[in-house]
Amino acid sequence: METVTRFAPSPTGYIHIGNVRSAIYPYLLAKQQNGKMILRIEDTDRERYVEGATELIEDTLEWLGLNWDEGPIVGGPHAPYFQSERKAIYHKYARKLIASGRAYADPTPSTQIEQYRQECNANKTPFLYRNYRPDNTPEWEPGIPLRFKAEPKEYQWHDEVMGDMHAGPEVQDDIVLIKKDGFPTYNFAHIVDDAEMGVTHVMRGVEYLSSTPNYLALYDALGIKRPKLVSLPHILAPQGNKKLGKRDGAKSVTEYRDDGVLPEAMLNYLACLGWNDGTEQEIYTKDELIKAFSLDRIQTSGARYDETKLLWMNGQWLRRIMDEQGVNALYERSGGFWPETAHNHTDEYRKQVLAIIYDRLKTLSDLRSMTGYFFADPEIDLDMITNNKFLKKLSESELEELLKTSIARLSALSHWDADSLQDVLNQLLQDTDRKPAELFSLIRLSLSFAPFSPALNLTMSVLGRDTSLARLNAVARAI
RNA sequence: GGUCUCGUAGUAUAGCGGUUAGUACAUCGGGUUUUCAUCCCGACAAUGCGGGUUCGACUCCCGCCGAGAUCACCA
Repeated sequence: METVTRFAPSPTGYIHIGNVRSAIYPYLLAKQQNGKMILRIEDTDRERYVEGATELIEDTLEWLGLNWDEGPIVGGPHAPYFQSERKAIYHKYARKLIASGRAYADPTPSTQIEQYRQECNANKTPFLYRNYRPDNTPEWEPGIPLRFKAEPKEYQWHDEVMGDMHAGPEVQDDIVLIKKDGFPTYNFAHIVDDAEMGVTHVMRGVEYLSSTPNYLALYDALGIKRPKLVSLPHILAPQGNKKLGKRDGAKSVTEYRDDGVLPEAMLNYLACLGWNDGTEQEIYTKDELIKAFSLDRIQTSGARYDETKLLWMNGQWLRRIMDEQGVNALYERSGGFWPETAHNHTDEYRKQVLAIIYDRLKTLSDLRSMTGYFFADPEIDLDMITNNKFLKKLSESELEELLKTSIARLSALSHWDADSLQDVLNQLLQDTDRKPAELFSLIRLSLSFAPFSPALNLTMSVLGRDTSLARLNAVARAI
C-alpha cells in the first residue's frame, strides 16, 4: 500500500521552529517510500482564523523544499483541502453515527456544562461528560452540537515512536463531533479526512497521545481501519521545560530565512533534533535525510532547541556550498544580504568579496556588517590604530614611517595579485624587522578600520591597487 | 486529582548485561606569519535517587523523585 502522510496545520499564524517538524517528518517518510504527502488546512475554527496564514504556511514549506503532492495550489483527487469546504462530508459521516446510535444531539446549554465541569474540579474527579449524558436527546439539526456516544473499554495500540500503548475506559468520553456552528471539531474532522484521503501515517505532536483512545473508538464506530500512529515529542524552549511555542518567542521559520539562514541548514538541524540514524553523521542533504530517515529512531523525549547549533550548522552549509558548488552558487543565495553601498559595485566584485569572506559567515546577513569597507572608504579612526594591542608600543613617527615604507614598496609592485602581494609583505617584514603582528595590523586597520577582515594579501588584491594605496596614504597623512 | 509519557555531560545524542561510557555544539587551552573566522590538536564534563535480579546493571524489574502531556462546542 502506498504511504500517504499529511501535514495538517491550522491557519492561525506562522509556522515556527516548534511545530515545523510535524511537516518535515511526514515529508521525509513519504518521499522515502515513494508515497505522497498531503497538505490539508484545518480551518474549522473561524475565531482563530488568521488572514494570510495559509500563504505563510505554503511559503514556509516551499522554502524548506517540503513539496506536498496534494493540497492547496497543486490540487489532487481528494479536493478540497480546506476543511471549511468539506462540511458536507463530515455531516455524511455524522449521520452514519447517528444511524448506528453512536452519536446524539446534545441540547445542554454550555453554562450547564461548565457547571458540571466545575463540580468535578471541586471534587477533584476527572470530568467525563458521559456521566452527564442527557436522557432525552432531540433530533440532530443545525445549531445543536453533536456528540459521540462513547462505549468505554480497554484499548491497546502501537505508536511508531512511543511503542505499545494501552488505556482504560476511564479516558473515553462523549466528545463533541460537530459544533453548534455546524463545523466539525478537530477530533472528528481529522478522522474523516484521513480516511477519505487514504492517509496511512498520522504524524502529530505527543499532545494528542491522551486523546488517542477516543480516536480509536471513532475509527471503530465508523468502521475505519486504523492508520499508523506516530507521536512526535515536543521541541522544548531554550529555558524551562515547556514546549517551544510562540509565547516563548519561537521565531517563525521564515524569519530565519530573512536572517540569512539556508534552508538546507534549517532542514538539517530540525530533522536531526530528536532523530538520528545511529551513525555519527551530522550534516545531511535533503536526499540523505530521505534515505536515512526512520520512524523508530525518533527520540521519545523532548529535545531542546539550540539556536547556537543551528547557526554552527548554517556555517557548515555555507562552506559546503562554496566548496562543492563554487562561488557562483553561494553568490546566488546572497541576494538581499549585502550592505547598501555594495549596490554600486559589479557582481564580479561582490563575488570576489564573497570568496574571501565566506568562511567568516555564520549567516548570510553577516555580509551586511562584515563587508562595508570593500564597498566604501571606511572612516579613519586613528584610535583604533594607537590602541591596538600590537601597535600601541609604537610611536606616531614609527607608525608613520612603517606605513610610508609599506606604501613605497607596494606602489612599486607591478602585478597586484594575491601571491605577489604576499611576497612584498614578506619582504617588508624582513626589511623593516617588524613582527608580523605589528606590520600586518597596521596595514589591515588602515585599509579596513574593521575589527576583523580576511588575510591581508587577499583583502588588498580584492580592494585593488588604487583603493588600497589611497587608503594607506590617507592614513599616513592623518597620523 | 485521574490517565498517559519521558529522565546519559550545559545542550543534542550514541551505545550496551562486561566499553577508559563514543560523537557533535557550547566552554576553556594550544597550533596554522596580524585580527576575526575556517581548519587541526587538546582539556573539562553525563548514566536522577533507592532497592532488587545477576558473577557483573547506564542497560532488565520494582519503588521513589523530577519533568512534561491531557482532562474545550482549540487544534
